[in-house]
Amino acid sequence: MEIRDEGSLIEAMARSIGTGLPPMAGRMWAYLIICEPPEQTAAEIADRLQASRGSVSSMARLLEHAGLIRRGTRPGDRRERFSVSADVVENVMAPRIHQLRAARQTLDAGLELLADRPPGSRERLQSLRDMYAFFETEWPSTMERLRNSRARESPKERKDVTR
Amino acid sequence: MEIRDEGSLIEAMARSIGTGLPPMAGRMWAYLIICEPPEQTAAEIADRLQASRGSVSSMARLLEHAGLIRRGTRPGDRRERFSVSADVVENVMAPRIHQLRAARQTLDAGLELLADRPPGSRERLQSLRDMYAFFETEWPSTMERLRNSRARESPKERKDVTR
DNA sequence: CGTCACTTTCAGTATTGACTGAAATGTGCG
DNA sequence: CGCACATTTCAGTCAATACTGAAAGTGACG
Repeated sequence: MEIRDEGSLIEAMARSIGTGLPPMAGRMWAYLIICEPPEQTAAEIADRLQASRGSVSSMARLLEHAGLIRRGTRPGDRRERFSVSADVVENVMAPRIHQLRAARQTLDAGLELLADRPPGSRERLQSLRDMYAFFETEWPSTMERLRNSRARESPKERKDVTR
Repeated sequence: MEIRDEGSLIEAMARSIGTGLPPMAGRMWAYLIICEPPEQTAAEIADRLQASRGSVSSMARLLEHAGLIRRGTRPGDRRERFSVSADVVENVMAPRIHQLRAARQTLDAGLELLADRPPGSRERLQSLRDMYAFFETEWPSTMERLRNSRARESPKERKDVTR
């Protein structure tokens, strides 16, 4: 996985998000992280990624819905500008808790369903459930530690309290 | 996502692993967790999941390579038996560290590549990199805590030290 | 209200990837 | 060795999904 230029970087970043988003959504997100200026029009994005306008439009909807990007307009300019939402990190990680919860709930339902089965299979299922439950309860404090470490690493950000 | 019977449980569990495995691999893994006896032949699996023998064969290779299942034979029986590996939990979670590392490395390469860009884009990239780095360093101790909580919840397992 | 500049929608196409099944290959036993 | 049974491989089919582009929609401005 060679990173030779901006293009290959975008591809690699897009793959690294991993979630079930279409490739083009990943590329768009990646580009919005490294572009300058941080706000880009649909036309600029479509041009840079060699994608159709239609594709940019629907990927934008997807990413916005996932909380990964924002859209904005300027007075005297009808075009929309897209940018990664201010709290990239939070928004990339926040959804994980839902996946954990969903998995744990599925396994709870499974345990109930298999209540009268021999203990072997129930134990395997139980240990898996316990694992998800563990991460589910750990998650909030992990996120808290992440926030702290971020605050520590870039203290100058603390001045940005205008909004 | 109703869990009404074993079939729907298998589907739901299969989806909950989430990793980029083909659906049939997920189903096979799920079935091996809840089946009785825990060892199953390819024929039994194919039959239960309504899959072709060929599919079972290739999914088995995939899952084995991912460390999620084991294969074994018995004297006087040519058929192979598949089962989830003893340490299901470890094997489900272990690969995560590689993903984190790969993502962080990609972003490091990106930072190097964009060294002479305006600070805005570099900062966005940096904060993402720091996030992955955070999880990367946290991971070992999290796994350690998981192991402790497992030992606590099922102390009777501690007797199983025959191997 | 018509036009311009843009955005969204969506039917159709292309691409990807999963799955099947038949043929090839392997394995142990008499 | 050769047979019986099991497994793997892989070319071909099918299904799911991503993407395109043309048409419809939107709204600001003269």
